[in-house]
Amino acid sequence: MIINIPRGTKDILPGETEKWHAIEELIRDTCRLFQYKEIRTPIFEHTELFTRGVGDTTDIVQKEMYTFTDRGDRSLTLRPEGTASVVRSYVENKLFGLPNQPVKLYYMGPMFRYERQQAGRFRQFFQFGVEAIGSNDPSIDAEIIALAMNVYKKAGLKKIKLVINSLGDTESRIAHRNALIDHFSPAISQFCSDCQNRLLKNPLRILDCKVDRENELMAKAPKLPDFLNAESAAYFKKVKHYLDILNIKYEVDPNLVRGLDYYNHTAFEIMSEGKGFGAISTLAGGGRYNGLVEDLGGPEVPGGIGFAMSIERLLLALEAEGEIIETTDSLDVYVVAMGEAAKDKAVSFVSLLRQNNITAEMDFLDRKVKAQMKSADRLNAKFSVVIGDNELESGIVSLKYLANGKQQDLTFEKIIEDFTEIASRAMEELA
RNA sequence: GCGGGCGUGGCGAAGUGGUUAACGCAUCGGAUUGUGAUUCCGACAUUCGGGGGUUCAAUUCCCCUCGUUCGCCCCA
Repeated sequence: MIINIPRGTKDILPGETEKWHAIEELIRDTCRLFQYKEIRTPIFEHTELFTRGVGDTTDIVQKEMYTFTDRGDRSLTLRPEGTASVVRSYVENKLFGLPNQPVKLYYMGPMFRYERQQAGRFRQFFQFGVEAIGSNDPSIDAEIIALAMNVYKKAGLKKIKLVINSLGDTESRIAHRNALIDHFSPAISQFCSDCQNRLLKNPLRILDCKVDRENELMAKAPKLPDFLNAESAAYFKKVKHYLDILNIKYEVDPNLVRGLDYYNHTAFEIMSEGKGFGAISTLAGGGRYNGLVEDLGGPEVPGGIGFAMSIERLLLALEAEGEIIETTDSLDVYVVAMGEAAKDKAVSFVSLLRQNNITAEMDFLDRKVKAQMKSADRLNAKFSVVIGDNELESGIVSLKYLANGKQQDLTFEKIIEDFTEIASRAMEELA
């Protein structure tokens, strides 16, 4: 009886991991350019962090959390998203006291949500996220968005779209919320059961409903932008202004509502427009969360803003666009051995090559020369070397350049000494 | 939580109510006793996710189950 991988999870195997490395490297480089520093928080937290931070009316908290009780009878939850943990750490470690504010952080790691799997959706998925905490300057909103767009651009994505909206401050949101309740209440019975539940808890999310999208009340619903107070409207205008300066195109979608409770002011999503991407097109989402630090027991500080993107979806989107990720993994020398004595030599020679930073491989199945050569070919080795009795006696081996089959007789020592030169000369000859 | 598709060798994939379960790739051996393309020859599923039923007979029909995948809600 073999044991299978849990539903909704995935093994990332060689051939695929190289792509992940490339993406991760690109992300770290970008964060360095933008001066965001990595933070690593635990993969599980007290359940309360998420119910309080993310909000208990959200889908995440209501039906998607991996919650368990540990041996000390504590309720813990595998993190469904990153922001709550980062803000918790910010408060707990008093990062608000650091001399340089805002505090600019990034994280990468697995997140967990109990959902049915489909294309681009997993129970364990990998997010890269960024948070800038401690500034209410709209230019940092734009910087955060720019960082995300930058990653996508560098990865090679072309068909992406930035959608933004402003949820406004608390005052604006309450005004809008009341208007929504007044608008939908009289006819709420004709809406789906989800929406009926949303009416009082979080009427904003009715606008997000796909089931009742066609209902005529939807189109006539009070629009958030009409309820933004002067301050909120000015803030949003500034964000757009900075995006313009950065030459980042965007589409304002007044119906864009993020699924987490802590958002206010700027909200945005980056979507893929690539064909064959599946039903889910959101690559990244984020927004501003003024007040979250206080909600989680921190002092009154300027607000924060951040986003999270899924690495799986980035890879999917790249594939949909036919983009190939360049990976650098090459084999310099494949050492073929014939017989016991030659194998001894092969073991030591391979080791010596590696000590000299030359990637080397050999056969571990005692196969025939032909089979070993075939391996060399399939592994895409640059060179092969065959060691047999003759070579052991003379100390001279034929170094074969597999691209054109040319061989040259050299001592073992010479190969090590001049490898870089030999390789570049062989490559030139080919060209 | 709800709805659809699929489950045949390491992988991809045909197929039919009845004893030969195609083919392709990969792998291994040989033609070539020490050299990778190609070519040729040969080997490679007592078995068609699991359980039950119908039948003289089931991989093929029915039921259940498990797995997987896509979609809905919602999101990354």
